[in-house]
Amino acid sequence: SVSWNTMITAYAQNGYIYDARILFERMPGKEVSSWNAMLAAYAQIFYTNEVKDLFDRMPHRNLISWNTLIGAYADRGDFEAAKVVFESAAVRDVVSWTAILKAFVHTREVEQAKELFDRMPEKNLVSYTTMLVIFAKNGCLDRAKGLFDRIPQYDSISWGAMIEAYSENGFVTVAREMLDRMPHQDVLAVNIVIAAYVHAGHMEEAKSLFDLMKERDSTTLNAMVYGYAQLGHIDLSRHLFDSHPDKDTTSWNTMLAACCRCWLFEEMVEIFWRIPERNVVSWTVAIQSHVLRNQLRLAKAVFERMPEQDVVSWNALLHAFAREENGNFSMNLFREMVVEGFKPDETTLLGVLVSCNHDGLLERTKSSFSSFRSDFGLDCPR
RNA sequence: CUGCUAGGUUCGUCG
Repeated sequence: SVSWNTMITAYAQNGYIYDARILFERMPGKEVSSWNAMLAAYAQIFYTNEVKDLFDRMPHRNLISWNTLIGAYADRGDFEAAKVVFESAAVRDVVSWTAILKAFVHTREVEQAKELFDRMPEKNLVSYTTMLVIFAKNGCLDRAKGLFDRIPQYDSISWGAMIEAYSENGFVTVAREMLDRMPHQDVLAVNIVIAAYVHAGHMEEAKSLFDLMKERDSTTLNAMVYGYAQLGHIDLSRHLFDSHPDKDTTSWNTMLAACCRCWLFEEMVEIFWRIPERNVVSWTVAIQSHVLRNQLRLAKAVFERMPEQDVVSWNALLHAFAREENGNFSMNLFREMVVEGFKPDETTLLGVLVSCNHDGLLERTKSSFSSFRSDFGLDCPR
């Protein structure tokens, strides 16, 4: 039974969710942990509905089952749903509390998060780090630092989170200092600082740190590829990309987007079809390449051809038409999207409003506002 | 009695 569970997890972690499910179905004498493994497999790829369905069908549940469901909702920022589960859970522990806290990383409600954090009956390094990240991602660098200073014993994740906190709030030098003072540097921590340099456009710094690394991974390479392209040095991007031993889909997508940014559309076509496993991001970059050239019909054609869409690809198309004074078309897209079961976000909302606005449909804009609020819990975008 | 659940980095839309 243990080995069956391990197999399910292994399949899922390598992207074979379907095989994991088949294994699960054929498995004799499923235990709670087997169900949990399958729940976790779906949660990992954000198949929230499948998690919920499976959870409801479980003959028995334990703490881990409940926590997995809470985490699944929290992962998509659905605090309300997570809360309902949390409150109806028969048992809770520090993992349940931390899982629900994570919902606020997405909702950006810092004060609510802090309130929850303070109410936690028990805290550990993970919950501290989660709260630290929420602070950092919402511009509260000093509060993040304050929390960090109260941590008795660091590990590389909490230390790395603080490095990232400085990075994303513009203090790259401090981030670098923290990296140099780090007890046990790992690749991931170095990647954080590389990304910070890249973001700031400081490719010389990024490169010298890159050269110092004795161990690199795909993320390291991808960040560098992105950085060079950002400065228009597509040749350097390409050179690094070609030297990359094990490209994953993200590497290919990075190179694809790099060409897109530099308006190298012929190269894009070549790269696109060479990608071993295209995903929704690859397709959305392809859409964007047409949007940039104002080829809206082609953009739409690509959209219809892609195997599966997500909110971002819908938004890409919707915004393209919204800008082109196609208010009604955007509205139809929006309705279609909802019918298809996708949850609009604030980017969607902005697109619809933009199109209504310059179509002179001000009344419709206003009524849209209130319906967005009530139907989707969305407020006016920032 | 290291099977299943919570924390840090890279790619696409809007910013």
